[in-house]
Amino acid sequence: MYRTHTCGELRIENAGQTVTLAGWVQKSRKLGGMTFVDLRDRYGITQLVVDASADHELLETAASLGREWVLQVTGTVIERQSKNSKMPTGDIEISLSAIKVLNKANTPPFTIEDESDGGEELRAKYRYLDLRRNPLQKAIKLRHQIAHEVRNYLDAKNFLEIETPYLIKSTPEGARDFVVPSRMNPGQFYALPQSPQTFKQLLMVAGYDRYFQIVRCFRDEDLRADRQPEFTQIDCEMSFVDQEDVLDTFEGMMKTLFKNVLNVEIAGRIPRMSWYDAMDFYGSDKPDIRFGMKIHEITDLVQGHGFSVFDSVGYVGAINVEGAAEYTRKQIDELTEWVKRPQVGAKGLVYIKLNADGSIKSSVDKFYTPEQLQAIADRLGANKGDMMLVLCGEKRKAQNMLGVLRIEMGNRLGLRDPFNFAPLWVVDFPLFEWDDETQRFYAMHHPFTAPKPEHLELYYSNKKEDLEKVCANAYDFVLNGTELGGGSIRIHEAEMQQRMFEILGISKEDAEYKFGFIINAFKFGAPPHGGLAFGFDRVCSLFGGQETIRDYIAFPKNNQGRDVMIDSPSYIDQLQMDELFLESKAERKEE
RNA sequence: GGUGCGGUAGUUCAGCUGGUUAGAAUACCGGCCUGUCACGCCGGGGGUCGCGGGUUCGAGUCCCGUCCGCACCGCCA
Repeated sequence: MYRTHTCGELRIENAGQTVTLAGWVQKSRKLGGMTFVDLRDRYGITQLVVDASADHELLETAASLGREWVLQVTGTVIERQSKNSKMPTGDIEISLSAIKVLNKANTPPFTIEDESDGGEELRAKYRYLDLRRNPLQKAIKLRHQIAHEVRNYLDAKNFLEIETPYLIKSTPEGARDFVVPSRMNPGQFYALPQSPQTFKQLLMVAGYDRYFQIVRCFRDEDLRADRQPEFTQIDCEMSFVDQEDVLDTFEGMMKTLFKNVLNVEIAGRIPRMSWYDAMDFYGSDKPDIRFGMKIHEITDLVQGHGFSVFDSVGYVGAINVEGAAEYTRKQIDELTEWVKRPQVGAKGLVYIKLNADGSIKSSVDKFYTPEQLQAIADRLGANKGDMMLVLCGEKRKAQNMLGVLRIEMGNRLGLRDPFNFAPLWVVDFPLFEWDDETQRFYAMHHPFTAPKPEHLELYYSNKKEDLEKVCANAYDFVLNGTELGGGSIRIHEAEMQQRMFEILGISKEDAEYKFGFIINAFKFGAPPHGGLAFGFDRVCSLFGGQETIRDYIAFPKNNQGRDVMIDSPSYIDQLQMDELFLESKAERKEE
């Protein structure tokens, strides 16, 4: 037996016991004859002490220890002469009788402490050392806890966890696929799944009416702090359900996670907002509802007064920033520059201040009377001491810019506390999105999403404006301005699925080639079904109060999709390459 | 594909309008220290200033190119 206890569990009650611990040297402090060593494992840190009265060999070994050496030590638990109230084990220490060096270690390139001195790049290269650090250990443990709670909850609801294949078929609709060449089928490729979408629907056809999987998914797109080329979904599907059933089930799951993992009570029903309201009032399909500052359209109030900037656009909108009338000219100029950055894309920014003394000051005083400006304030519910910010342009674009500005002001005013959780369902998504460039419709969610039953007539219409109006029973779970999950009620009839491909401009032959298996399956008794998938990594990061998901993935990739620790992707040798791309087995035999 | 910020000791950073031998902290090594826990004190070693080119009497500093990292936009059905 390597150890009798972990480095985090011994207390004053254990005084007098002889124990054996194993772990890594966090730090050693030499004071003349005696040596203190902090021994660390994932449970905590325990102080070891070698007294000057110990025998020579022990003293010498203790004095020679380096950081991160792996030790097995035996000694007696004793009360510390001067206690350390900052450590759970701070009341005791181990007076050593034996040290066995299980392994020496090079000096690590950065300190293994809560606040490491290492930069991101270096820590990524030595990920296994970074993972020794407490914050990372906590993050990885949180991930485990959430997965565990998800399995408990869904198991109790009769869901079966079923694995689906990773080597599947490329369907170049949506994100780019990672592809894998097939040696046994020269010239042909598998694709790695962007999600198990079609397989879970086939499981519904097969009668496994409640399925889930915590599953790796792959997308060959550019990365972000919250986007990795391989990421994990909590993927779920249910048969014989309508939208209410799905929302109910997963509202329950999320509340259970909040309660059991974070001990956070989400009171009442999770609010719902239509996609149209989200766009109109928050300028985003993933509104952060931790704070108000809603967007209001004021086009009718500002046009026709001779201000050509507003008169020449389709939409003028504003947000009200409470208490911001104090903003100086310099701060407003800075804010104006901020919205003009390409990432936001506004041409300029108009402000209207409601000063504390009741006067109104704006950057458009030349064009509007105080009464006209007051009318805007009334619509926004602005009070004395507030400042309104106005942007204009094409409707959705301007709303989007106001949404970005709203989030920025929320950040600046400290309204976005990561541990204040405000979940939201966004519902009633449009089924289609028109793309001007390619002159065709795209599925806003995915091409297996069913139109709302009341929109069936529009769905079979051939007019573009009708199809733009078709809504779906599609829904997103949004937390604090981040999309954590989404799903829909699916199409379960072959004919309706054909129509979908037709609208998306996918020919019958093409649909047959890419999706023939699912169209065919739907002819054999597909039940009504629907489901959703959560971005598991994002759930973890938000529960941990972080914006980046990398800390919650043991071995993540960098911005370029590289794993700098193992240095992948990498070139393969010519033999491997030839085997895959040049020669079939038969050709090799002929040589 | 694009925008911004960054790359100087093992590490994190400072280094002004170009000008002596490129600094600090920390880590590391050696010495001293019997109650430390950010131990303390004394001493020491350690640099391809990302890479390539240019301007200049002179470049860490200015210019051009390039590579790498992070954040963001595009993209992510």
